[in-house]
Amino acid sequence: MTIESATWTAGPAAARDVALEVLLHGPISRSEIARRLKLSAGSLTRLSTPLIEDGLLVETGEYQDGRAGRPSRPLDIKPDSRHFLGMKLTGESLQGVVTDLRATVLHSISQALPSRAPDDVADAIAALVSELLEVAPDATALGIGLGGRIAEDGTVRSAPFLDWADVPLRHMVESRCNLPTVVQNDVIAFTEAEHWFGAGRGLERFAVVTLGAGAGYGLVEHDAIVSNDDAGIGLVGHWPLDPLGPLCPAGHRGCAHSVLTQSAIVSAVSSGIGREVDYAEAMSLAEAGDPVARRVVDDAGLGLGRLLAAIANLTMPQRIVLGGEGVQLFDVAADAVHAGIRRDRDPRAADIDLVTTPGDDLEWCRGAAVIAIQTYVLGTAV
Amino acid sequence: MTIESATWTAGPAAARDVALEVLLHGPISRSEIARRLKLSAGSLTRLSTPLIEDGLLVETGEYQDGRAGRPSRPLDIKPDSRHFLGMKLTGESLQGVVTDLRATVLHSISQALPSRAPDDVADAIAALVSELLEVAPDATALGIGLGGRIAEDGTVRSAPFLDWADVPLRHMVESRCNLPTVVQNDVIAFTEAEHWFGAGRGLERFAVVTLGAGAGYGLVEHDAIVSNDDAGIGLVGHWPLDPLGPLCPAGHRGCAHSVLTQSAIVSAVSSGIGREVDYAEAMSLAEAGDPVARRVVDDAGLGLGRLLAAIANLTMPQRIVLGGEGVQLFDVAADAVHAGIRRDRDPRAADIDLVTTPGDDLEWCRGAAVIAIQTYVLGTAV
DNA sequence: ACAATTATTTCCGCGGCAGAAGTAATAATT
DNA sequence: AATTATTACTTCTGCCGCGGAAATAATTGT
Repeated sequence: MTIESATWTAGPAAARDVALEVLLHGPISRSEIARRLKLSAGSLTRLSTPLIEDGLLVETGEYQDGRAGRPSRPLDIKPDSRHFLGMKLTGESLQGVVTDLRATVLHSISQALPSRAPDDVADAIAALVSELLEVAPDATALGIGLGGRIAEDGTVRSAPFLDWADVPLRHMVESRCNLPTVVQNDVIAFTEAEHWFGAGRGLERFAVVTLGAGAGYGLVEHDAIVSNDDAGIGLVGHWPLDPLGPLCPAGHRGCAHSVLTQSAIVSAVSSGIGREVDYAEAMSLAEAGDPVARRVVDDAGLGLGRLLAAIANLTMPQRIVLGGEGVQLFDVAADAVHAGIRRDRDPRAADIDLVTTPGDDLEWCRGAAVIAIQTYVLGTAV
Repeated sequence: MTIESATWTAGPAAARDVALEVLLHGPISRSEIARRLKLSAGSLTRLSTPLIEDGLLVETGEYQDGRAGRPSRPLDIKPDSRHFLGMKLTGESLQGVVTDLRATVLHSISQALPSRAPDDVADAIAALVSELLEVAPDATALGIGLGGRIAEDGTVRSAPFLDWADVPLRHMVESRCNLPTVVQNDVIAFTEAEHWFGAGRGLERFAVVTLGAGAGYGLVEHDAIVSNDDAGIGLVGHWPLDPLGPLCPAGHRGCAHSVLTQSAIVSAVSSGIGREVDYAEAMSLAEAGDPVARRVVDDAGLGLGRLLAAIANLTMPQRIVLGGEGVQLFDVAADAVHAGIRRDRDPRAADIDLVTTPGDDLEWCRGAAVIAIQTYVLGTAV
């Protein structure tokens, strides 16, 4: 890959490890890094000095924690020393962001997709990249996230929303933009973003469930994401949660897709009360006590709770992160969710640590940017 | 730990990695090891020579695979260069084995437990150790497996079958036997045995389901076992598989415990046909087409299939290993198992690679021995 | 002020790595 | 039957980069 040649840290491989440690756990003192990486204190001086001179790391203010001894001088990443682009590609639109090294969103643009033809999409991506490069001319790399199965080389194996099969998207974009590019499944990207810079930061085991147009699932074990060839087809999407639930388009009764997704909730509430409502209104109605909306939302919450219980039972996460545009469901149906958890979880087991993300529409772009950051920082694709 | 001091390989840490690579993947050529460990060919000569001189490794016969070039001289572990003891402790009995470095069982003894009092059990273990040491006086370490929650320091936090809480078993045994000892949960031990020397050898992701007195579950991701503080209480044991199933002692309807365990199947068949049968007979009846036994077994198979589907959906294993004394269920109810899988698994997903172990009663002892081997070889507890 | 503690820097020695060159043993090619 | 290509392994050299010791620095506690 082109992206590998530009190593972000000169010198020995251990310097890269130090920078990574600071990126992921900083601000952090040299001595603490030495302990974590099992290096001597002397090595840490040797390794960190050039990184500071290069402007990648900075010494933050002193840190006294009341203990005896010389105070440590914690190191931190200079987040704006590098910039990255992240994009979310759906069947209808394209949204892009500029982020810093810690995936903080600095700027965002969105535009409709002219068509779903691969070449048109690649052109649209290139146009958006140009716009973003005006804001951040120094951007290091671009990450693109989309729903579907992605091969290692950045080829889109299948993407139902776009009606794509075997589209060499990375190659198409790189030849148009001259910017190192990575393509990744959107849920994997989202999970990695939570892993490095979000609610999963510092955890070695956690799961992610996203609610929105579909139901997504991501898993991190031993500080690394778990995925196989099936990752990206949304395996949990058609999992039967409710034997008496509604039918999904694929013919499954009460599967996650037919119970948890925004469209499922919207259509169930709409048909129940006899007029069209959107997701936000469905949630409001449920909160206000409308019996039909309440029942639909509680059914979804119960199903979600059972899904969370299954995840907790089988993957032993330290935390489960709930994200996506439909994350509001968790707050509105919290009681039903917990009822679902109680139903399928051993009472002796520890409580599940549940955390929600804001659920805004930039989360997916941020995830894509994180894939670019990881590829740049680790010198290898995820 | 005492066990750490006796490092099995002298010299640099890389020598340990080489020996481990051979233990887990041997016979394997030097050049292949160099590729896997990202070392130069020269380093491999330097590292492997002393290991061969020490008698830990041996050159096996040449290996031509038809390719051009000089044939490789694969290295392998001398399995009988070390011996280990493994024990399985239940509420009623104690069973012990002698194994070699690859966990091949060389000898086994079993005896009834005089009482469940911790001191009596420790005495019984010490007696069995003495017997096993007559067969293998050079035994390196002892591993003990039992159902329950075990702390890192080898203290049994809780063991329902023994009615134990906070019993410092490792300390008690070491003070009696003068042999480095490790204590571990039986399902974790079984999983590690499959991981290093069984059906999970060479895989980086797989799950284990054991059937017997209880239902056990183990998970390996990224080539390492996944466990948390709840590991050992049998989290999947009370998972509701069948909303209309029988009640388990803890009051759950249709939970894994009440559907899949040997006692559940035996009692359901016995009460159904009006006479007492044992597990083997229940299976024979089902195979012979007895309607009552058939239905009980198929219900269990269906529940097992749904459990396997859930595991596959959420943990993305390359394989699921079925073990334990009740593994026969899988063969007798194979059709029902696959029906259960189809019910809860996305049809687009890849087929699950299912493998069964022999299901003999030495498997658990072998697992315990593997924990001892790992602790010795890695120089640290799992 | 002095001891104790912790963080960081400086510097030396050397273990252990990669890389190059050489040797060995095969298959494919002529 | 040579010759060439390929792969495996060994030997040797240079030197990178680590640990460890000692010095320096900056605190808290007495």
